[in-house]
Amino acid sequence: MRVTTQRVEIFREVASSCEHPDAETVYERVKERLPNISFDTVYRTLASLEDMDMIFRVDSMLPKARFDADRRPHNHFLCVKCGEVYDIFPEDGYEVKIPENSKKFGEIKDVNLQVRGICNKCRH
Amino acid sequence: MRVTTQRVEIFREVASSCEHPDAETVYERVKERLPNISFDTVYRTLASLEDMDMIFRVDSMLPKARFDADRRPHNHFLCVKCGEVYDIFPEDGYEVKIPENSKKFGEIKDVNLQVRGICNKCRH
DNA sequence: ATACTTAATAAGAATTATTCTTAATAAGGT
DNA sequence: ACCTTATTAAGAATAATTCTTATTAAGTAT
Repeated sequence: MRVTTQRVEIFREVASSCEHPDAETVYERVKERLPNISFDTVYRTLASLEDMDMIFRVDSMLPKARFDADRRPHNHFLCVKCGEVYDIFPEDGYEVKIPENSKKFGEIKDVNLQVRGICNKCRH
Repeated sequence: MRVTTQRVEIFREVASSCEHPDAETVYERVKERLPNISFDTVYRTLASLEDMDMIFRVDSMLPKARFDADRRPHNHFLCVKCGEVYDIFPEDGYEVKIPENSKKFGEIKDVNLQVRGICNKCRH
């Protein structure tokens, strides 16, 4: 895995943002520093970084994939109206409890808890 | 909301399946009974049924949306290798525990817990 | 330092899932 | 049976993402 300027910049962009940017946003921002970057490179690199567990794809139910580089355990509040994703950092000692029989389907790699609702901004 | 043949057949198709079919699968199957059904009608109707909380969209991280008409509380095991979705019906008394501070982001409508891993079939 | 090998890239075409447009159809009320 | 209007079929359009191909540059060997 070669360390290219594009990869470094794309990772830095996701890692320095707490807004769970989508591919287009990453592209627009990295383009300011690397004007020749292509859309394909952004998509390809985001996929590679995801494979390496350096970033995660946020499950947003919206057509655009969004990314998160924060590896601290946390959950997401998804606004079903505007699509905004907010980080929920659980209180100390919190742990997601999964059903006992989850493991009968296979080997568990990850658990994803998403809270959906109307965010404060959308409630006026 | 008019009760059309198409709507009835589309709902029946999702409701009678436990495989969380995608729009294309629903289209193919309903087409056997209604040969003139259009793709657009399937998409539009699935969206309407979702609005009416008669069916739900399954969060699969895959490009195709999948649907579920089972309104019993349950969770999903998603195989990250083949994309298959399995229903997890939790043992009696189980309830998803969400972080205390989830509600500070807005009004909670729904909680979604997804277990990801490699399913038994993909482990050989 | 310089050359070499090959993975990674840019550019834009292609693909996939989904949504839109428009004229025709049929549900449910009159 | 008729009328109104929501719903539909058909296919074009769009949006997000992925693929193709020739070019470039990272990391290694010289």
